Formats: sequence, C-alpha cells, structure tokens
Amino acid sequence: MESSHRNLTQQVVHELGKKILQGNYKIGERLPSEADLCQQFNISRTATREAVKMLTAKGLISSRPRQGITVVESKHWNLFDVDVLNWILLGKPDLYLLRHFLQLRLALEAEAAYLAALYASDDDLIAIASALARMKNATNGMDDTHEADIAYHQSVLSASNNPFFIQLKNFITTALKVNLRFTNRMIAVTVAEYQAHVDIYEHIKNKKPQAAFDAAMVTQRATLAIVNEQIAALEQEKQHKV
Amino acid sequence: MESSHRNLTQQVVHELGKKILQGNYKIGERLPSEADLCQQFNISRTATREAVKMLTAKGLISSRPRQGITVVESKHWNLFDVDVLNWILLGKPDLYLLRHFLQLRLALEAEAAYLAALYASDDDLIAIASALARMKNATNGMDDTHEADIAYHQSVLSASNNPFFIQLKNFITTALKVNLRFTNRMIAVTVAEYQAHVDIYEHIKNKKPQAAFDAAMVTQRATLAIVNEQIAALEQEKQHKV
DNA sequence: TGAACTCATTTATCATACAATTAAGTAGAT
DNA sequence: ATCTACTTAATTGTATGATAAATGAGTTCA
Repeated sequence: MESSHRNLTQQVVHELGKKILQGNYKIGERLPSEADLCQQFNISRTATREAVKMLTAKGLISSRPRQGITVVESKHWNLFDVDVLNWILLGKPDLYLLRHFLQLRLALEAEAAYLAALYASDDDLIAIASALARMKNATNGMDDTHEADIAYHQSVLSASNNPFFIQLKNFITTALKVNLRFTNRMIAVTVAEYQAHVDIYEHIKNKKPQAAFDAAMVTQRATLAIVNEQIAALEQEKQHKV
Repeated sequence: MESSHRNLTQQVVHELGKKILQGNYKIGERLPSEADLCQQFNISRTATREAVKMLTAKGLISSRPRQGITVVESKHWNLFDVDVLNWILLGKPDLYLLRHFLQLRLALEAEAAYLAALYASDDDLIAIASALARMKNATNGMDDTHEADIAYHQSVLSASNNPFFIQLKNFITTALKVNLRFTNRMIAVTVAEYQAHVDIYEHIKNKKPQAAFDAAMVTQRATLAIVNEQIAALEQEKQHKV
C-alpha cells in the first residue's frame, strides 16, 4: 500500500474519495453506514467519522441521521481541491477530460499572461526566465521536460499577482499531468512550444498585456484544436463500428 | 446566533474558518490546542476534532502531534470552496478583492461564452434566454436585478458543458455579490449591460464562438477599467495624505 | 561536540454510552 | 378508508475517558 505513511483517517479519506470519483457509488446513492465502514476498514468510529467529515468538507458527500451517508450532486464537488483532482486522475482519463482541462487552461493562462504583463515584479520575471532556461535545457535532455513545463506555467500564474490565479497552480499542474498521458511529444514539438513561451515572456517583460494574451491564446487554441480533431476521429470511428 | 440550526461541529467550523480568513491567526501561527478549543466552545473533543478535520480538508490548517494546529500558507487554501469564499466576504472586501474577482471572471466568462456557442444544447439556450427575460423585467422593476444577473451568468456557464466551468458557478455568484457591494448601479447602466448580454446571447445562438468571446471580453474589460480607475484614484489620495 | 536517551506535550485512535434526528410503520379516531 | 398522532427503529451527532503514537526539547554521557 503506497499510502502506509499516512494516518488512518487520511487513508480512509483516500480510499473512499477514489471510489466516489471513479463512480463506484452513484450520485444520491448511500455509502455503507458508519458502522459498516468501521468493519470494512477495521477501524474505530472516530477515524471513520473524521474521514466522512473530510469528504463532506470537500463537497462529495452528505451525512444525516437515519438517512446515512450519501453522494451529493457532482456540481457540489470541489473539483479544484488537490485531492479531488488526483482522485479523478486515478480513473482512466479520456480525451474528453483532456479537452475540459485544456478549455479551462486556455481561459486561465491567457489572462494570467495578460496580468503578468501588468503586475509582474522583477522577481516574478526572473522566475519565468529561469523556468524558460530549464525548458531550454530540457530540449537538450539536460533537464526534465515535464518538470520544466510545470515550472514555467506556475511562474506565469504567480506573476499574475492574483491570489485566485495563484491558487489554480495546483489545477494547472494536474492538467499538465493529464496532458502528459496523451501526448508523447517529439523534441521538435517541445522546441516549438519553447519558442512560443519565449515570445510570451518577451511580451510580459515589455509590459504588452494584449500581445502576451494573444500569443498565449494562439498557442493554446492550437493545442485544443489537435485534441478536438482526435475526438472527432474517435467519434467517427465509433460511428463506423455501429 | 444565525447558525443555531447547524450542528455543533459545523458551527465551530464556521467560527474558526471566519477567524482564519479574517486574519485573526497569522500564517504559520498555532491555533489553540484541541483541549483549549473544547473549553472555549464548551464542546467535546469529538466535535472539536471533526471541525479541525473539516478545516484541514479545506486546506486552511494542519494538525500534527506535539506541533498543534497551525494555519498553513494561503496558497494551499481552497479559495474556490463555497465556505471559504463566504468567509472571505464576511471580512471587509476592498477594491483589490473586487479587482481580483473581476480579473478571474473576465477570463472565465469570455471563454464560457465561447464554449457555449460551440456546445450549448437547446435547453441551455432556453435557460439563457429566460434569464435575459428576467433581466429585462428587472430593468422595469418587475424582478430582482441581482437575482436575474446571477441567473444569466450561471446559465452561460452551464451552457459551456464543461464541468470545471460549471463548478465555478459558486465562485461567480460570490463575485457578483462583492460587485453589488461596490456598485450601486443606475437603471441606465443595467440597461446597457442588458443589451451587451443580449448581443452575447445572439452570438451563442448563432454558433459564433469568437464573436461571443470578444463581446464578453469587451464588456468585462470595460468594467475592470472602471475599478482600476477607482483604485488609481484611491492610491493617489493615499499619496496626498502622506 | 555530538550522539543517544528521556521526558513532556499534543494529536491520533479506540471503546462505550447516550442524545438527537427522522423515515417508516402502527394504532386510533373520524 | 384516510388522516392524524404516536411509536419505533435505524443512523448519525455528541460526550467522556483511556491509551497509543509522534515529535520537539532538554539531558546525560562518551
């Protein structure tokens, strides 16, 4: 068990969270009662209840006397919670999830670039530059592409100096992980992306918000277009099977 | 006490959450120990611990043996949690918070309009249209402006058919509440806004994503510009005082 | 100096008991 | 029959007390 270092409550939170996000319990359905959960996990009511409370706090379930523990509507789920996001990833992410992630990333990252051009401090600029340096090394195999990519995107979000954008760094990082599962990128692709990011950085440094926004938007719409094509191809394939 | 209908645990969650978000405990600082909290609220350890766990699940605090209960860095806070957002509002929202909200709304709502133009179902379109009808009534005083406004924004987000955008309906609603505190809108303004929303709706209905995006973007940048001016004026005023 | 040990503090977990809530069933009146 | 009021049982909510585990800080000893 990979989670043996965590305490009991957190392990149960993890197990139940995974099951809920993977659809083992349908919406509105009852989970096992506290007593049953105690038996299943062989733990005390204290630990069980604390786990239930944590999942409640994340908006996944609701517990009431006599009614038991039920899965609430998915619109109440805190999809931007790090744990919830990771539980989603433990399932089998499909192209539709990838598209949803990209759609939100597009919206966020373009405006983050815009705001960075307006509000980035000197330190923020240095952070972006050093992330870009790592990306360049990565194209030569001297650094990890994925790590460098994450560092770059996080540095731009930080430079927006908006706490809400900053909080979404978790989300973006997770979205990039999903990306990684679908795109086995060639070095060539990475170089092109690197150049695009350099351009955005220049706009940010030169305090040209609209230019930074547009550049980021173009890059992301292109990525999204590729995924949309893949989905279209997939759906056509399904049609043929039927 | 307005929260007397809630159970004990949730009341404590609310009280502590408020205090943390209002800055009564600094980041890294220790909250009272479990034992102290039991005394302060005059409740059992069970209730106290469950409250602590819920706040932990929302990313506000961390509790470890010997170290106690500490406020974690704000970058870990789940700012998109409904409760956390409301605790923020219980403070005294300033123009900077309003700006942060608007910056994110701008990013989200423009792209939501784009996606709505691509993916809105017939029902989605009907929902937007009926929200617009409510807004029109509101300009005649026949419906509540604020409620109608919320309904409109929510209907566009729903029409994006992206679960992440849909989850952010809570956020947008809260952001609109903050808006309300600062802008005592004239009817005239509302009429102008109404027309802008009608235009966006037409673009969505006609499946013109880019047009919908641009229209939404223009409206929001204008709103943001006003707030930026107010902030600039405020900062200049402060300069004079010094 | 520093490594090993002890100790005290605080959270983590367990066990048990009772209270509160509420869905569902039951009895009684009309 | 059916509506109301009552009873019951299932489930979570809260309280209490005891013990375990983690860990920072001090203490001893080589």
